[in-house]
Amino acid sequence: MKSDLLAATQATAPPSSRRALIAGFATELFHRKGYAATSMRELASVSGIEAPSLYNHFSSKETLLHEICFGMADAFVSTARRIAAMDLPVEDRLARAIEEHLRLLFSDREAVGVFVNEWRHLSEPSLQTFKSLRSDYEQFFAGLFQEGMHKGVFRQGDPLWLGRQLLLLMNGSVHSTARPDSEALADLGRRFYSLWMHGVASPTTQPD
Amino acid sequence: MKSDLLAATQATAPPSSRRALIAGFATELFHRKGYAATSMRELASVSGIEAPSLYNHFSSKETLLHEICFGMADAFVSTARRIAAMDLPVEDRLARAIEEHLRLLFSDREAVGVFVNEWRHLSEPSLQTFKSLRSDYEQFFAGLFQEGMHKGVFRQGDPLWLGRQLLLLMNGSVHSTARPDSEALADLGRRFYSLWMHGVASPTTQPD
DNA sequence: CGCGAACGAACGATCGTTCGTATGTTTGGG
DNA sequence: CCCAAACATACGAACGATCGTTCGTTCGCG
Repeated sequence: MKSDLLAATQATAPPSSRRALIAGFATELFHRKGYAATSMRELASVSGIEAPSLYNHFSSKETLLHEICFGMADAFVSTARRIAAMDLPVEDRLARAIEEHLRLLFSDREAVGVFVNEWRHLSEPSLQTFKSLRSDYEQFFAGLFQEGMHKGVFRQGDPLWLGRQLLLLMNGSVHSTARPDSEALADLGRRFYSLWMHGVASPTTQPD
Repeated sequence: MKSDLLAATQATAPPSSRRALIAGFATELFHRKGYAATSMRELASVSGIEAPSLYNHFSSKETLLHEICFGMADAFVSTARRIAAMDLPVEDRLARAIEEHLRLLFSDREAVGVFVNEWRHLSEPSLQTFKSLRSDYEQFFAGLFQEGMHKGVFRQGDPLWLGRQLLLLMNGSVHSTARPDSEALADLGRRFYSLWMHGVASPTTQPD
């Protein structure tokens, strides 16, 4: 009845599927307000829809979170696998890993925010799977550091600790860095690489 | 009635006030499950109390969050002020700032977790005040970097960006580092300082 | 004609919070 | 020194709001 107009104008309008649009709105809300503080009715409202209609596209609220978190996680680990298979010096693979991580990070900052901060609201068994993927990715960076230490390119240290710290640093940089174009992004990657490799001390300063 | 026994055993028992105990439980819950996902009934349950009784100690749920967040924030900025007033070379003040920040960080990891992740659930005007305190603290670190650059101790760069990155790194390290005793903590401080000053590259490696 | 997608109504659960009340403790005046 | 009034703190009941979700239905499109 009263929905005739909406159905006529909206149900056919979006060339990009409504499902994908809703996922995008959910990403924005989960990022800005947090998963627990976002209601399905609010998501429905910004989607231009009523709450029950959401369930024609997603079977539950958690399904939305699941798709966002695992979408990012899969992207990260597949990138890691690609780089690990490259025939490059270890420090170049590190530089490449930083650059690609940053590229993914800034390709969808909101999804990354959800990926980083809201994954804990997943329930089992997804939660275990997610943690496992995360661990794989950390191990990839740890492996780079370990190899570099072995070859004398890096100082000795705890490779897993270093890997986690580097990821922490890059992930957090999403909040404190303006959206870069592709050139600025490559530059940001070099900044990170340089900071990580040589620190902030002036080159004339003697290491301890 | 049925509360005779409880009142006799508990109301007089705690030398540490029940109010402080509740704040501690709230810190643990807000840290582990998030502010929005923690209910007053659950907090009451772990406090050994019924939900309405919480309101004899705190006037609202947000009051709890407020006390936790501003308790940490005040500790951080007062420490910063103390260090800024010291008559030390800038790189030593940086080392000291790192050490003191880590000390505070590990003095109450759960409160820090809330401070870092849950502050956005504060409502105005507390939210503005909180952000302002946070900004002061970031500016303190930025000032150290700026001064160091000016004196030629540090490489050139964006001081505010560097300050935020360093804070990010240390705050995140709470999750990925085992609880250190006071000796291990000083050591962790040196690790951070060294990583930040000289990076991971082997000393024989040439900077770009 | 059937199917995907929208709707309004409504479910039971849980949310933060308020209220009136009971009870133990503290305290001050006779 | 004792008793009563005031206070602090606990309780059960319950409020209105909102939560995620289900249901039966409608309706346009292929």
